[in-house]
Amino acid sequence: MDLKPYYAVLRQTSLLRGMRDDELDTMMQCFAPRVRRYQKGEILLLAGFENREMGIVLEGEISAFKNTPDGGNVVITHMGPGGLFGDVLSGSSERSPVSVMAQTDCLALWLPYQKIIRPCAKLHATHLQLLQNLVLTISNKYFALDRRVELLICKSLRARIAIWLLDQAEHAKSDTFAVSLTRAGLAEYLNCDRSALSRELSRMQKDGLLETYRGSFKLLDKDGLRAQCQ
Amino acid sequence: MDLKPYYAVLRQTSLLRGMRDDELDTMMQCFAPRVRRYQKGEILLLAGFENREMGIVLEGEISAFKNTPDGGNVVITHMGPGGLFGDVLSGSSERSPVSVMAQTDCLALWLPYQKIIRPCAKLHATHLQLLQNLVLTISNKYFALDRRVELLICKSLRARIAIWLLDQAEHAKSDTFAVSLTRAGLAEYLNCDRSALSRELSRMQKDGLLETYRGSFKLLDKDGLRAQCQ
DNA sequence: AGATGTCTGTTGCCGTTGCAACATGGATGC
DNA sequence: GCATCCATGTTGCAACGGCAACAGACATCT
Repeated sequence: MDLKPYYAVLRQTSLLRGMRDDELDTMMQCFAPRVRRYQKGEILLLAGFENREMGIVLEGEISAFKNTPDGGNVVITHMGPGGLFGDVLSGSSERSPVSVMAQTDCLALWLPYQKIIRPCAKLHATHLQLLQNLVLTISNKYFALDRRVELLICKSLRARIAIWLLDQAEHAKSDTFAVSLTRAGLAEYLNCDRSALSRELSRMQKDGLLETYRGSFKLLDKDGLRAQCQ
Repeated sequence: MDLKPYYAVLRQTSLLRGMRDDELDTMMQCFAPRVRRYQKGEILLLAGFENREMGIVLEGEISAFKNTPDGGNVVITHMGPGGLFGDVLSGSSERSPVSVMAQTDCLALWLPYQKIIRPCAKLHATHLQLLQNLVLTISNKYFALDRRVELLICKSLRARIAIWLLDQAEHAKSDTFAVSLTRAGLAEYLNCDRSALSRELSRMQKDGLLETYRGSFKLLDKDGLRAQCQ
C-alpha cells in the first residue's frame, strides 16, 4: 500500500515528527509496516496481552480504556489521526494495561518494534533521530504519569486542585485560562467526586483564591494557592 | 580510569545486563564515560535541573528523593552498586522531579546520553542490544508507575490493600510471603496513615481474609480479597 | 415554543480515614 | 536485669469527602 497520502499525518506523530518525504520513504522501506482498517467498535489492542508493534492512527478516532476490577471501563485517552499508541508496550515484556478500541471506522499503521529498535546496516541518520524521538516520547509519558502521581498522593482535595490550577496556569503562561475538560472529567483526573469538586471550587472562590465559570479559570491569589499545596 | 574492576557491577545494571568483558570494552570505548567520587551527603542530581547523562552506582549507596511542596523530602528509592539512575531524565527535555544524594561515600559512572542513543558507525550488535535494554528499562519504570496510579485511584483503603496483597502474592508466586517494608513504609506506598493501615489490616484479619505479623502475610481468601478491590 | 438531555452547583447525611495519644513488645546496649 | 528505642497495634474524635437527590443553566432537536 502506498503511504504517501498519509505522510502529512505521519509527520504529526511524536515518532516521525517533521520528517521529509524522502526520509519517510526510507523509514517505511525499513519498517515494512502493515496497514489495517477497523470498524467502529473493533478492538485494536486487548488488555492483558503482549504486543510487539506500535500503532499509528491514520484515519478515524480510537480510544484507550482500562478494565476496572469491578468490570467497568475507564477511558484513559482519545486519539485521532497522528496518534501513537502501544509505543511503551511494544518495547516491554509486559501485558497491556489498556485496551484500544476503534471509536469510529478507522485505519491504523502498525510498525514492528524490532525493526525500529534495530537500525539497519545503512544506519540512516533519520533512523537515529527516530530512536531519539521514541525515547523522548516514552520519557514524556513517564513524566506525565509522574505528575499524576504527584497529584494523587496529596491527601486533601483542595491541595490537588491548587496544584492542578498552578500547573495549568504555568502551561498556559497566564493566570487566566480555559480548558476543554468538563467538571466530571476534571473530577476524574483529580480522583474525586464531581460534587465534591464543585463544592471545593465554590469554597475556594469564597476564599478569594480564584474565579471560575465552567471551563474558564482566573487565578486571583497564586501565593494563596501555593500555600494550599501541602 | 580502568573500569575492568567494575565490570561485575556493570553487568548487574539493567542497561548492560550480562554483557561479556569484550562487549563492555567496546561499549566503554564508545561512551567514554566519566567517573566521579562523591562524599556522603553530596548531591549527584538536583531536582529542577535538566541532565544529559545516565548514572550508574559503582560503589556506595545513593538515595533519590522528592522535595514536597511544603519543604520536606520524601525518599523515593535507594540504590547500591549496579543501580541505574537518571535514565528516563537524560533522554527527555524535562527538569528532574527528584534529587539524588550520596547516602554513603560513593563512586558513580556517568554515560553521555547522546553517545548511547546514537550508535557509532560500526553498529556494534552489543550497542543495539543496549538500546533495547534502555527502552525496556524505561518501559518497566513506566509500568511500575502505572501500577502505582492504579493503586492510588482506588478510593477505599481496603481496596488498595487488597490490590497490593494480590500483586505481592503473584510476584512471590505464593499466598504466603514476606516483604522488607515496614508498616510505615507500606503506609506511605499505599498513601495512607500508618495507624489507619494497622486498623484496616486488623479488620481484614477479623474478616478472615488474611493473617499477618509484621512483614509476613498469608492470604486466606483470595476471592474475598478480589471482591474488595473497589 | 416545548421537549429533552447534559453539565454544573448545592445541600444533607454519614462512613472512612487522618490525627493524636497511648500501650505493647521486640531489639539493642549498658 | 534495666533502660532505651523503634516498630506496631489500639482507640477516640473530628472532618473530609463520597453519595444521592434535586435544581438551575444551557444546548440541541423537532
